[in-house]
Amino acid sequence: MTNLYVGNLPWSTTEAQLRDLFAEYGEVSSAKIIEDRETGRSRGFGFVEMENGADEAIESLNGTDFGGRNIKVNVAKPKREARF
DNA sequence: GTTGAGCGTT
Repeated sequence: MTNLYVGNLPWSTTEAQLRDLFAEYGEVSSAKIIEDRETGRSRGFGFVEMENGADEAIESLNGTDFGGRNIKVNVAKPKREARF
């Protein structure tokens, strides 16, 4: 399983769109759109967990037009756990 | 009725 970071997304992008977008290159385990915790508004980026084909998805989707924006796809860093 | 670099609060 590979965690993917997806940035430069339109503010109207949903998790279903991300999952469907990456599902054509591999098996998407989960997709999540990150939004501001305080305001609740979309931050414009998200994360996608893929079982396989993550590299193809990166090579194919990184820098491509999505919803009118050039999205950025890369391997995500480890998510930080709960703050002390 | 907003904003634009970038890495997520189960």
